[in-house]
Amino acid sequence: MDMRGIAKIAGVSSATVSRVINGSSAVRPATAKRVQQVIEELQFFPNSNATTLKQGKSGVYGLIIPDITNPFFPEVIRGFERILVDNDREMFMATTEFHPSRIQQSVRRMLIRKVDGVALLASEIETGPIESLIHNRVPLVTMDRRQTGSGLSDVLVDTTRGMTSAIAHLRSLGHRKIGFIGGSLGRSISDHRFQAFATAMQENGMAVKPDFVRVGNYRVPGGERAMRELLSLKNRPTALLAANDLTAIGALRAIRESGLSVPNDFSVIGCDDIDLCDLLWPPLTTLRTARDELAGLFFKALEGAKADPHAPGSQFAIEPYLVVRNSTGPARAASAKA
Amino acid sequence: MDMRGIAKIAGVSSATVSRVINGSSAVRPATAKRVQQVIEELQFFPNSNATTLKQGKSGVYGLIIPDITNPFFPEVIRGFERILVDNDREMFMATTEFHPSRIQQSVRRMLIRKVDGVALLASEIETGPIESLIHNRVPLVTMDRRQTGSGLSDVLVDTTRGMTSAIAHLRSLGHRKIGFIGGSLGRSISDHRFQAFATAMQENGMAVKPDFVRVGNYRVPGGERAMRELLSLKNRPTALLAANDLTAIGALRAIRESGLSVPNDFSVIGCDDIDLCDLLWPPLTTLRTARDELAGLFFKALEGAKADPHAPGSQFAIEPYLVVRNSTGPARAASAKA
DNA sequence: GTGAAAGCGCTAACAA
DNA sequence: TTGTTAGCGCTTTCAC
Repeated sequence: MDMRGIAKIAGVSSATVSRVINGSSAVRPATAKRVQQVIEELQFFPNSNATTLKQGKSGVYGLIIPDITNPFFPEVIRGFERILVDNDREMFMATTEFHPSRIQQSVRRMLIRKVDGVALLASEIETGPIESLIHNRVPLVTMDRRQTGSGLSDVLVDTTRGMTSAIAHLRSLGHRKIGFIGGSLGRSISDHRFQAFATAMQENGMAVKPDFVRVGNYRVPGGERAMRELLSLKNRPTALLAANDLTAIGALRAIRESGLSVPNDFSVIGCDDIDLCDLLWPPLTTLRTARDELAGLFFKALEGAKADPHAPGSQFAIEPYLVVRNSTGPARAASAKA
Repeated sequence: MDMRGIAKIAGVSSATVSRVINGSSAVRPATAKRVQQVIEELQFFPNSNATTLKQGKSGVYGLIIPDITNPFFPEVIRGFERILVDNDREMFMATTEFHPSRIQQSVRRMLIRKVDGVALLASEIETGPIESLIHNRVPLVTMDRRQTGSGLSDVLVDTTRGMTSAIAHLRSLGHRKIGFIGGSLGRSISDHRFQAFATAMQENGMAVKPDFVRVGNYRVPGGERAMRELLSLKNRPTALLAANDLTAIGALRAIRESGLSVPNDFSVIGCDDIDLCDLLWPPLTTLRTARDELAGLFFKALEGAKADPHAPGSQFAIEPYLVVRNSTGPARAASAKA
């Protein structure tokens, strides 16, 4: 069934059906009602492929995320989808699972679907796919790439201040030997987080001990592995800051495994504040990044770019803040002075 | 840029460009290569809206889920997306957040996009949207609705046996007073889970005490609330089976809050086995539902319906099994005999 | 092996 | 206020 079919039954032309569906005021109410009736009767839905083809724009925004299994992202997805639904737009989501080929594929899907913009959260991102998007003039927002351009906006997750208060918190508890477990090396977000950590240490008058800095993978096993390394050190840290909560949870597991307890023997701080943090035992002290705010900024950036595709993108920022729970406590006297 | 543009540059017709893109063997290799070069040079992506419009099918399967914040679903999404990517299809996901209006909207989106099939996991589902899909001849798979029809398949999550072994497990630990916290009342899955619980109790020679049966909402707060009710009973249960893991986790919280400890004072069993179960303390004993298998069956059902749209749908089944961890332990002597 | 052309379902400019 | 029509980008006969 198509508009012509509806038109025939309602005794009008397909143009009128189109007008009714799009709420044009230039249709006599009686006609509109008649058409509406037929539409409902037959449960007609206009084919969006035809509409998009005709209009050149789809009303769909893409969202590309690395790992739907990290609870941080579902919460972003939810926020983003809510905003889009509220604004009569749609969301098209794709997951990369950290594979470059999946990133390529995801971008490709966005491109062929003619989405009106893409929020790209894949943290470890090659520039290739991004250029692909830009080349095709698809408005783009990234997270924490700290680069903007024509049609390219960015939302900075500025952890420096948050980490400074996190370190201050640990310091006030007597910790002097503080470790860090980051994400994969050499990519933007991971580097930024480590940079923020280094700055935060410095602000607190402490030096980063290279041995105390390890690499994870943003997931639980990575954190667990890295923490085991840290614990096997002769001279080991008494507290840890992790690049995200899953990493911190992995660390928690490694610590428990080794027979130590948190926060008595060791303090741990994560990043993100996924819901899970408050469900664990001990509840995790962490730097909260507001997901809804994040989703809101993505939307704002994309809408802005849509309004004026030639305008330069904007740099937005969001500032995580410390949420103290029970995974941090006083440094043990013995460890503290070692 | 469109195929005609590519065609002009490559000195061929748009038909040939189409053939090259679709890998037709009826193009002279030299020509194909030339065209391919232009395509890559210009980073051309064919407009899928035109393709779908022309072909009448999109190569996209829809996935509608209630709550992306429940880790069970991201894991299903991941499995489903993987299968689709491997099979050169795409996924279009929508979330309902348990709102009937969002279900409507989600179904509508699937319909206008001309998806080739929908996996509908919204547990508490009205028949309206389902009929809408069926009426529009969109192949459909549901989860645990236990109804099939033309183009309508179902994947039964058969918890009866699993629950029977769960209850047997509790029984062997000395528990005689076993409670149950379900999902919302009056809808299919919740009813089935409760039914399975009742059967499992009977199989183990025990009676269901109505007072011990409470209603949650498949989320943590619902489980917490229901558990508080259970704990406030003068004569209370010593063990609990929850309709899903989030409910069980809520129960865990309520128990801890009340000063009791798990598994010493109370035993808890969940359903699903989300990754989280193993991350909690104590790790949750639960009935595991294999997400990848589930996703695989959705795909199978949809592909089957696509192959022959007039064939009756199939009833698939999946059987959760008990995973024993540390949230279950011996009933305390005092409680056990009360 | 390649091209011309019709048409998928819709919208919008123009005509009536 | 309503209808006619061209055309969005693609695929696919059919002709050459």
